[in-house]
Amino acid sequence: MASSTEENYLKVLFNLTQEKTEVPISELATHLGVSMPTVNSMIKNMQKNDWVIYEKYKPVTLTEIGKKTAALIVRKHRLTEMFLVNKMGFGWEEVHEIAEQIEHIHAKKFFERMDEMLGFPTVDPHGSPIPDKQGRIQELHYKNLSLAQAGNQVILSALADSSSDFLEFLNSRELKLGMELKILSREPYDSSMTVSYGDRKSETLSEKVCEKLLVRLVE
Amino acid sequence: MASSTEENYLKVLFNLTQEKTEVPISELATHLGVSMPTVNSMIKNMQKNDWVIYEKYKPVTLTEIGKKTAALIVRKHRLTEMFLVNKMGFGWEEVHEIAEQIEHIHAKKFFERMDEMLGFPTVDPHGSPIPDKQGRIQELHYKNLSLAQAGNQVILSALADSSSDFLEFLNSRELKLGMELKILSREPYDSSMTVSYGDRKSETLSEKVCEKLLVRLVE
DNA sequence: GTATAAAGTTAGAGGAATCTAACAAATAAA
DNA sequence: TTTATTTGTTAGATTCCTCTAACTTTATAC
Repeated sequence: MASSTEENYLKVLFNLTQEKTEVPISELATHLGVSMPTVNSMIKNMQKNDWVIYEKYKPVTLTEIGKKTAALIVRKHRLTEMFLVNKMGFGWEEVHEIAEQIEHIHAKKFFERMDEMLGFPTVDPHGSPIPDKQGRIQELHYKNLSLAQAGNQVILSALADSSSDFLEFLNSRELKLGMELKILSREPYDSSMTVSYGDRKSETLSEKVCEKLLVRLVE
Repeated sequence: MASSTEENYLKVLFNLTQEKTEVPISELATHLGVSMPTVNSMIKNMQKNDWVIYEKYKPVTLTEIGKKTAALIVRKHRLTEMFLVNKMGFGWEEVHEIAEQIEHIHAKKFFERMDEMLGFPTVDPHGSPIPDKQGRIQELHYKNLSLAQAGNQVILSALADSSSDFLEFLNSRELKLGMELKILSREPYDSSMTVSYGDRKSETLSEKVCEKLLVRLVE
């Protein structure tokens, strides 16, 4: 069984391999906040446990077992976030840190009970998919808000950034998942967008913000 | 700040010093499931951190700081047990293992929210007192059922043993905290007691069981 | 009150996870 | 294509928590 440390390595690998499949040692080091030699030696151990594929000077890949193990940790993390928000009244900007710790609890029953109480949710409070008990993750094909056209109606469905800074920004604009946004215009110069939603008639969102908002089009 | 390991040492010391104030190394070793040399060296470290008082060949005592630190860990443990039972529907026999892990979470907010949701409880599901935020613990002066007299009416208020074996035994007899028991008789030969409670007209409880049941007399 | 047993200590070692310093390989720039 | 930069590796050390083996002190029994 993976130690807490190994679980963190697996989780970071899982998150980074959602885009590309291979992850360089340096990237792991920065995301984990440890030195490259530390990652190097840790990855060698994890290779022995058949969690990763690794060759000298090459980037790291997860094995199938590694992927599943990682997905089950992410499952615990996201279920926990959902529980903290929906059952304990935390804000979506507060739950990441707490879930980082609870995800390492070894008590199946605990997470199964959460799952049940939540009605078997498929996404977390930031719209990220919750892997199922087999570690399978459904691909959500949302679109970047920055790619939408003036005149489109979209539903804010997920976030590409769950940092508390960004979440607090969204709070300040009363932006929540599930909201319908109307794209009023798009400024060609800086790619900012002016949108309306809820009670807000006209809000301008920078390109940086739009790129972090994942939406689906309303037909 | 205490590591998880140190937290476990503190917690065991706290529990063992509820009876007597001094704890021999050997006792710590058995309760923690580690060897005596391990305890010996760990206790030396903890002494440096001013959590325990220790002299060669002498038993260990908690300092005031140690007591408070320990009480706050016990607080997290007992709040968690209460949460698991009252808010998540677990049985009182299932919660100890889970709480053993959750007690090491460093997220004040998380436990404060539990406390709030539970309405600031003062005892856990086994009747043990929950230390307050300052680490103060109220002395509950319950009596051992084995000391009660035939004819007494008592309220089952706490348990001197929270092992799952014992809890499952109590489940099988439908014994729950808060129940009123009538002591019908006491067998002088083996100190067993015959009692009635709830729908049960006559149940015989061995001395061993009676010693683990803490009650208060109904005036 | 000595002898035996139990409890406690010291010494030395090992695994996990981390670091820094020094070196090697791969990649990018000139 | 040689040079410089970035990335990755090796070696060696450190801290935390643990062990076993050997020894010492304290407590118990006769």
